[in-house]
Amino acid sequence: MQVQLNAMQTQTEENYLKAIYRLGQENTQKVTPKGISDALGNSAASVVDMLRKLTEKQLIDYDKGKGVRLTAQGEKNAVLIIRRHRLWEVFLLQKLGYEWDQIHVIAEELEHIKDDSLPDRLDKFLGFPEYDPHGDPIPKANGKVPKSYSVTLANLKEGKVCRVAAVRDTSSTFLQYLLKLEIGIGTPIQLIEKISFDGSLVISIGGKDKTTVSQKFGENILVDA
Amino acid sequence: MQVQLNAMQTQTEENYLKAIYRLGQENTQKVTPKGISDALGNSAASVVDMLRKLTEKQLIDYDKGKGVRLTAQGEKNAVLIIRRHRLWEVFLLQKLGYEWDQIHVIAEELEHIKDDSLPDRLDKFLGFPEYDPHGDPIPKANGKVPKSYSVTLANLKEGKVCRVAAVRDTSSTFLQYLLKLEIGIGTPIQLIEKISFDGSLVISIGGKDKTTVSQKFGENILVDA
DNA sequence: TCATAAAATTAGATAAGCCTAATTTTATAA
DNA sequence: TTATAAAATTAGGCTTATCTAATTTTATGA
Repeated sequence: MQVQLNAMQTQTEENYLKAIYRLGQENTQKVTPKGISDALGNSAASVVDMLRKLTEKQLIDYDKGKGVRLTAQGEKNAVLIIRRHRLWEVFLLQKLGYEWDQIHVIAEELEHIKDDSLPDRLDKFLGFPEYDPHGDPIPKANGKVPKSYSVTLANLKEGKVCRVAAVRDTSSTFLQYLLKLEIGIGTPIQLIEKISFDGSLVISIGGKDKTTVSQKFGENILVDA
Repeated sequence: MQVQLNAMQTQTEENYLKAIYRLGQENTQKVTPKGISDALGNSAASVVDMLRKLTEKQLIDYDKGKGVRLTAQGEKNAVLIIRRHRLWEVFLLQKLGYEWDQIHVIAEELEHIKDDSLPDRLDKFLGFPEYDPHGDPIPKANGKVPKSYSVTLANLKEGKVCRVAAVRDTSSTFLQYLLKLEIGIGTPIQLIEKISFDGSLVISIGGKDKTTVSQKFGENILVDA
């Protein structure tokens, strides 16, 4: 049995690659089966199966010392999936008029559409957007990923003013909460006080009255500071 | 075990529904497992499995006398899949600049994207098109299907002039042949002569020199006569 | 360092969608 | 009307992606 290096990935394989890429980016911890299992909501047994498969396809390397790592090919593939996802999100919001909190789920399906020229055509049609509606940078066709924002609202010092640049959590629960608070990409926020007891943040949104949000909330807002 | 009347269909189920709908439209014969098997390229055994499943879901009725028939619900679902397919085809051609012969395959994937409001949003975004790029009518949101063209080039009497209104075959082989002959939707064609030996057609395309095409070709061109 | 908890892995099942091969049913034509 | 061909069905398997339950390995903390 030969190894099919360039074999097309299934949707499921793509979802695993994407998850591994995200986990590798977002924390400094190594990526473990448990982490993937939690991220995807699959059993650990399923994850182990898939890791074996992706290893055979040479899309990941896995040794317990370093955890799960994407190979060069695996990373390239993951980035292009994310490119497709983010381009479709722009399309859904800008062209079809969906709300912020609705687009993620639909883009999860659209990102798997298989056609070589589709992402580039869509990119052109959309006017080569730099960021998706959640503020995440859209990888280029060549696989280059523009730097994303990394300073969170919770990182700021008291008194600082900033603008919302991106959000980490893209769940509709979180995004609907933001809508309610009238926070979007570009909204100015002042961090008035950090409550040392639990990390809660007292903020002023767009110059309006004080609001208190949780530390978890603050860690999911990326700012341009 | 209860029957899940409104259970979401899988992509595969959707493809069967679509095939059964098409076969039911295009010929006066009853729809048989063999016909479906040929249409989809699956084994007869697989077809029988799926027919059982679709019957359980009350999307089809099957008795050997009448062949396979869509139930009211099955037909409604089939029509809405076709609506999605044709809307995406318009999008791919008009907005993303794909060629005539490339869009069908991609739309086969896009048609399965599951979001209730997507077809209507897309419809609106595209300006409520009446026909897809192959000249097929786009079913309305309420499930009404505008009447499609039914007179073929091969049906015409010698000497008649018509315009191409739609094509039956949407394979890229056929569409590329049309491109080569410079035939598109709206192209005027005169039927000069029918060769009685084999049904070949001598035609003039857009007023130009005579060309001879096969009967099969003529049966795949629908005209506005 | 050693007991226990957590994580990883293996073993064995399941469901969907497909297959081939065998069998049964239905058509067709001599 | 009966032999044969075609179509339909059944039986049994395969693959992918999932699961639970059992086992093994690795960490962790007393």
